[in-house]
Amino acid sequence: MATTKGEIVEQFRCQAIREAAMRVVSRKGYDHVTVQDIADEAGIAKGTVYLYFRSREDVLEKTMSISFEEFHILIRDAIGRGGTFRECVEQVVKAQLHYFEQQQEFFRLYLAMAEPLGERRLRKHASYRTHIAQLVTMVEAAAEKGEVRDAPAERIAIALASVIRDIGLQRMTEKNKRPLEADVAFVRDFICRGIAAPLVTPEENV
Amino acid sequence: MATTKGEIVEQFRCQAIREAAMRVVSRKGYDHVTVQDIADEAGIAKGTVYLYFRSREDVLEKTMSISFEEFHILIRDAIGRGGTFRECVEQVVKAQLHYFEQQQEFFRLYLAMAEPLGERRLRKHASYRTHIAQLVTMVEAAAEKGEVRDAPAERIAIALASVIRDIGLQRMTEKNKRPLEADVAFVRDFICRGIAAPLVTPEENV
Amino acid sequence: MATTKGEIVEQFRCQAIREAAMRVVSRKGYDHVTVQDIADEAGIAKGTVYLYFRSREDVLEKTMSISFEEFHILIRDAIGRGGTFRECVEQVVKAQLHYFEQQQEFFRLYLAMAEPLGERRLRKHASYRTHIAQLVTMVEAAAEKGEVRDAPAERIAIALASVIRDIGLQRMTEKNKRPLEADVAFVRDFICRGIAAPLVTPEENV
Amino acid sequence: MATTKGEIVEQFRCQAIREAAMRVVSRKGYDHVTVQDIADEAGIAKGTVYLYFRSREDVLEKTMSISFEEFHILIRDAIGRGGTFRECVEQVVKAQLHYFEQQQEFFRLYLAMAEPLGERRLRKHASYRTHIAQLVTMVEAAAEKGEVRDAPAERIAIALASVIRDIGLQRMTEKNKRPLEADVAFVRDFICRGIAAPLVTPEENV
DNA sequence: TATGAATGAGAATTCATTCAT
DNA sequence: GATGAATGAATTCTCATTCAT
Repeated sequence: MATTKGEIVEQFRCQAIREAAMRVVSRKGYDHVTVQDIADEAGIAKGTVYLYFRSREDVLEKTMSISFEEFHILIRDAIGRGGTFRECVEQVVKAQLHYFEQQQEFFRLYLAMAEPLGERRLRKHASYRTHIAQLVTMVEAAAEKGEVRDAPAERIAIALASVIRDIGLQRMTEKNKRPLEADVAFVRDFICRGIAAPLVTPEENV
Repeated sequence: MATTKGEIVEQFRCQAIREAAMRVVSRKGYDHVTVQDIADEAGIAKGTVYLYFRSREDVLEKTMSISFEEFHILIRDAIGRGGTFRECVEQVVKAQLHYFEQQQEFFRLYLAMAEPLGERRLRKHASYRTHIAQLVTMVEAAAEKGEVRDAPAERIAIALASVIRDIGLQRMTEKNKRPLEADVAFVRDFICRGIAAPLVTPEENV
Repeated sequence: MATTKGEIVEQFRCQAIREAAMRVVSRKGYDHVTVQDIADEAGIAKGTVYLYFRSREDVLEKTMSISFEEFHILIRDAIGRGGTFRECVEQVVKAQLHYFEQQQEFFRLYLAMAEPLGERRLRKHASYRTHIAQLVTMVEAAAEKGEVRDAPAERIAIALASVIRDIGLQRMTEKNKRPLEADVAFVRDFICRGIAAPLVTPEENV
Repeated sequence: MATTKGEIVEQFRCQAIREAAMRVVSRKGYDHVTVQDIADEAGIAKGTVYLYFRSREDVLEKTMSISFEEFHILIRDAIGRGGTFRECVEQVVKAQLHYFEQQQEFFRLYLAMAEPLGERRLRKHASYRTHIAQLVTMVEAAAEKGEVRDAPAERIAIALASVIRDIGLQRMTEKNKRPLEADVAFVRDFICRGIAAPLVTPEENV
């Protein structure tokens, strides 16, 4: 609408800086990234960063929230693909572990997000809560269909997210990686056999 | 025995500094703690810190490893109390969530441990790995008794630790806390129904 | 040629900082100069020093070696002007005492060079050794021509340098300075009558 | 007279501390010696140093001046032994080089003394001037006897001291030391052939 | 707009000096 | 007297932020 050419250029710049920020955060860690690092990675001057962002914190904050948007869409799609709760969980787990594998930078950002310390937490929490909210929605939908045993949906969502994250982290640290499918199946089963609705025989969970 | 009065005082001071460090780490995060913070919190001068520790890193490292030792003993005892795997898990979950509740500072330290970036990770990893190793032992013992379904013990341990941690974190952020027992039961069931050996009916999981 | 404007400015800044460093070293002594001192003297901020030099040591090291380069050229030229050994010595003595007079800061730096303690010595030694080496060359050339009596050239060079230095130092501390020529003659004669080849009568030494 | 037992003990302590200071100064250099170093070397507590000296500077200052007293006596005796100027010079050179060899700690102190920088210079100068004054006396005595050619006695004394010092320093840095006698002869000849009264033939200087 | 030089607040560490025991 | 723990000023170096070009 009112998008002038200047604004488009501005958006483009912002994105380039955020992408650079994501890469350096993933390499050096949130706390150890300097504005110079970001500028170098983006191929611009340090001062230029301040034309598009108010401060170092502003860059990192926006980098994280915008990166998370893409992630949220991915998860929303995985959930939206439908199927049984078990299939749904599998899709979510697979989408996440795969995305983590592909976008290690983002994964490190995601991990940093979970850090609950200091004021930083406040900033990060919004995106993280959104992520949990998505999972809560999924759990509640399954609960309505009787596919999930009775337990607070948020607790389940948190447990789910936490297992995926830490298995993802473990995968990242391993040299000889297990096949992605093996871990997807492990996480899916770990989650489902615990929170699935009552079963007559466990065999039907294959 | 051979402990002179001076050594006792020294131990006492060290402990006071470590406790102060734990509090400030829990408030500001590992990376943002300054030596001045620690000194202020301990009610001593900055230079005094250096009478008892070689460097800022030394304080933080020792703070973490000694706190973890206490924690490891707690978990070892919970595991050692025996019983079925289910009972064992319950004891571990209860011990952890209770300890986290009591020692919120330690809990934040424990959380910081999972941060995967930078060299810090290497330092922290030792304690974290020890913790995981304890859980692996527990899982393997249960596996031998056929109480755990077939899956890599380390994956199970990681999943277990991750769920306990994040539920603990969630509890910490909630204003109106749920009863500890409710969350202990939730986590226990979340874990056991997933990794327990095949069951005929879910009712027996009461 | 390929010197960009930025490089010229950089060179200029570096030189200004080195000159400031030289002045403060001459006032406070090598070990007592702080980065703040240098910055204040140069009329810049402390942090600016670090834009042009890696560390405090880097500033001081470069200050000394570059100052010495100029000095070495001066001495080389004095030696190269040729003539008898006696004339040659006179030229060297005169060049040094004059330079010391003009560049008191450098002279103090030169004096600091002789300090024989600690690791600093290693750093300084290179320039000092070069200076001695120049004199050795001069002495050896004269020795070949039979103008110098038989003695280790290095010993002679050291003795020569040491007399020039300390007479220069003495001149610096005196309020009513003797004429430069008087001291040049004194040093020249002190040196030559001792190491010159045998003379029949001293009168020929006018 | 009024020397109480307490005062004797005090003198003893002071001396022990000064001796310790001399050793550490010789190892680490004047500027790098800490009060703790001195206390450790003396086998006493840091605070004890302050019972006998006002400050770190006070220790070092007194250490230097008292060490010099011994040195002054040595030189006075060498001069007092009489003989021709040439013999006298030889005795002084020999005494100094020998003493430097034996008391490397003192030698390093002596070297530090010549450092002309900063306020430290003021403190050190007194002892150094005394040393020069001794040599001036010697030169003047010889001048009266016509053994020295016409030149300012102080200039001669300075030149003399400087050559001895730097040859001593050179000896200290050499691995395979030349015989002491060789350097004594070199310095003696370097000095005498230059400042000796007119000679008919140089051969008589053997 | 873009730059990057300059700034200076802040962090870790050392050490002379004090003072309670 | 003797001790050595405690102090905090001083020092080096880093980096977010500003601003003249």
